[in-house]
Amino acid sequence: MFKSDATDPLPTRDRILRVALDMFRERGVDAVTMREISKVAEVALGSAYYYFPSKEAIVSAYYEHVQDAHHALVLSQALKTPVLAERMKILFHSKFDVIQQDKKLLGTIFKYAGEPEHPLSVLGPGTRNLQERGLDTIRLILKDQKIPADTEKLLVLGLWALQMVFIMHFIYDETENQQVTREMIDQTLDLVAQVLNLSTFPMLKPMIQPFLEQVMAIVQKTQVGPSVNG
Amino acid sequence: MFKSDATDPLPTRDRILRVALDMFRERGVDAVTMREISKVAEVALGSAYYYFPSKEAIVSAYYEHVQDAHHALVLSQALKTPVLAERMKILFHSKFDVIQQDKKLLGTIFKYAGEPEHPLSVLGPGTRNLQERGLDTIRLILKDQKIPADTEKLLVLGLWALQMVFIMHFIYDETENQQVTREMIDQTLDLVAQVLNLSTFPMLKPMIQPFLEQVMAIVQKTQVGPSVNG
DNA sequence: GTCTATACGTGGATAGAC
DNA sequence: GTCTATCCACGTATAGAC
Repeated sequence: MFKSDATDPLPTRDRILRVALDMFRERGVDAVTMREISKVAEVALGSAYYYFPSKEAIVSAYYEHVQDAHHALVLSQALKTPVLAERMKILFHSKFDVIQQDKKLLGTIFKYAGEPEHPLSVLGPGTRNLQERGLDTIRLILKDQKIPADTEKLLVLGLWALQMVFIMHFIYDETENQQVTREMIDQTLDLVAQVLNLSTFPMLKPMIQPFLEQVMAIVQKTQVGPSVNG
Repeated sequence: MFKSDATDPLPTRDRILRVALDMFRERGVDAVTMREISKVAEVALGSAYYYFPSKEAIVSAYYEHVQDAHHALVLSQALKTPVLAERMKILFHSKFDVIQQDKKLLGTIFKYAGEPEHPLSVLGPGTRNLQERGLDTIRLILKDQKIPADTEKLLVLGLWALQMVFIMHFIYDETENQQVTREMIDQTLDLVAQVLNLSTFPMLKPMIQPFLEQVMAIVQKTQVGPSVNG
């Protein structure tokens, strides 16, 4: 006799996760207690802790979900166009499609950002893996773009940082569907593409190159987030 | 008979504040309990709550202190040189002089950054006043610099944001005296000054102006932090 | 392995006596 | 203004049923 059939409810772990994320989305992580989660999921408090050793573990599972979903979306959509600006927009917009409903939840992403040693710090070593996978997702859109290696490194890190900034902006954006954030993203990425294009003109290169090198020199010193020499 | 004389210990409120900040600096805000604070300050728990309605209120007092101390430092030092790059460096370095010992404490600045409605959110309306005073401090160094009004607005906001970014970096910087952060600041500000100088060359202006305008258009939409039309 | 029931410790906050 | 006593919510641990 099989344990699952069509009428089977979600397995316990999934049910807890789903309920928890729903509540997190609704009211934010802090406002939700493990007691409530277990009550709504119709399990005992101990069961919740059996599957997730802590509330943070649930948040961690959410991080993973976002990264996986984002990567899949970019993989399936970004290569449809060869235009870099368009690809960058797809990269960003698909990210925000994934997190569209999660304003409240995203607040906690920054909660530990100021504590380097915390395992959930977005900029710390504890999430290094997630950071690297985020960079990989960005690199997906740069395939066949023939960008000089140096510039590409800078671009990847720059886009990563930009994503972070816009996530923050997204949280504060009270316009319908975070429309303003979406517009700012498009304009910013167009600008980035312009500068990038300029730097490929042989005539202008000698003017722009020194600046790029200075920025490179600065960025290379970074003590935070994913490193340039990933 | 006077209540105070030379041998008088600190008044209760000041004692609590000083003790609390010391402990915050040492171990971070979260790790310190009101019970410990009151014990070390040699007052009852209830007394501590008499002066500070919550632990956050103490953190808030710290914010104020940093802003006041920074403003005073800039006021006394920045106008010694007419060179913008130097003034900007003074602006930033004096800020970091103020918070030099406070890595652990500063983590909490970002703790609420992802919760717009929280009164202690650095980017939220709850600290609007502090934000504006921060901008005022920045404007101090721009006196007599003859920067076009538009550019100046952008510069002020840009420096404000840059400060935030470097504070974050400072927290993650494990080098001696956060030396790397200090170096990055100098290089970045030199770069800013270069770009600013370029844009004053009449010959180059037509090239740079369009970019500035685009950036301006983007920044004006901001839903977070102090507004452009302050 | 899965889950329930219960207990513990901590810490923020408050009421009210003096 | 200062204290004592107390409340209460919550994360977490655990003993043991099935």
